[in-house]
Amino acid sequence: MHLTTKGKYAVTALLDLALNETNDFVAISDLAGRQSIPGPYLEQLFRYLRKADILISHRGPRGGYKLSRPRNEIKIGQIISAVEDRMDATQCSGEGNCSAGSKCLAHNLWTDLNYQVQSFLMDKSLEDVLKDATYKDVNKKQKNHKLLIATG
Amino acid sequence: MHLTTKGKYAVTALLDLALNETNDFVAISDLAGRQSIPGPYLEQLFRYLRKADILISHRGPRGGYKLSRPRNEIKIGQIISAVEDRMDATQCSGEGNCSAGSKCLAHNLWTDLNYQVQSFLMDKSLEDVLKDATYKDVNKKQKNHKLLIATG
DNA sequence: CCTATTCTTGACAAATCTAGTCAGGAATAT
DNA sequence: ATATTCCTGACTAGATTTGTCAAGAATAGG
Repeated sequence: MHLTTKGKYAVTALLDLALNETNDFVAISDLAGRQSIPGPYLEQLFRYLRKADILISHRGPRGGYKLSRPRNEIKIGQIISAVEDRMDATQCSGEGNCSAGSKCLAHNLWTDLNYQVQSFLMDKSLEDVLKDATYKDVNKKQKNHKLLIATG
Repeated sequence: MHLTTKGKYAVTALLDLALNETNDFVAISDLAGRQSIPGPYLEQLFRYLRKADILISHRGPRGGYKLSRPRNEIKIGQIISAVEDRMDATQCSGEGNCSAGSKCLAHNLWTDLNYQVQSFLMDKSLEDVLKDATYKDVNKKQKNHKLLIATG
């Protein structure tokens, strides 16, 4: 079970996109700058998110990326699945041959852990996380930014 | 959040120790053989488990390792904490400076995920996992082995 | 049509970490 | 005494992560 900066960068960038929800496309350089993520690296991650139909892209001036659907319909788990390929906790990729052909003593434990984590991540949408963040003391600058947009 | 084979090997080995619960010490070579874990590698992991007071060791002939306390008092989370050093899911090691000095948009999400995983792992003892494994279809050979011991 | 902007793709590289090995030493049961 | 077993530290190969870079394709706007 490996949750790396890949998944964390991806989620953070998409939260930013969801926060500044608009019909316009947002350039990677803007996102990367706001969230302190290396631009070319984020670009690489966005390939996977586009393939997973989470992002829509558009080239040229005023181009960029935007969410493919409303922010309450995009789950954190979907984002992470798109960029991480080693989230499975079992030693045998779930095949049950982790100990000389049969299940090792811990097999069901890792399966249960997988379920816990996946449920948690699949239950939470971008909107859920933003609501939570808004009520707590996350980055003031970002809340102010949202406020400016909201109040015009 | 990185759960590697280190943690999985450690848990599996300790489940084996708990399964063959006895007053005798068990040699690493026996454990490693039964669970298909490279001996010298397991030896390395057992250093951490001894430092964490989960294992007791004894040198010389008939030496080896045994659990420091009953199997229902050793939690999976304690084992994993002893050998894994990157289980924290936050990008900032919990310090809340993940985005230019303040919390990033996803900070509370990762904190909540940490809590989910830690709760799950700290709730389950070696005994809990074994009970679960016994009722399901884990490695027949290991169940038979236990049976042989139980029935003498 | 021209040009600046922005994504697209593929290759490449450094740093880190994991997973595993090895050798020599110390303790101890028999 | 001696074989057994843990103890310690150092070492290595390979994989993975975390990026970087360069050249190309699409497109909005003048």
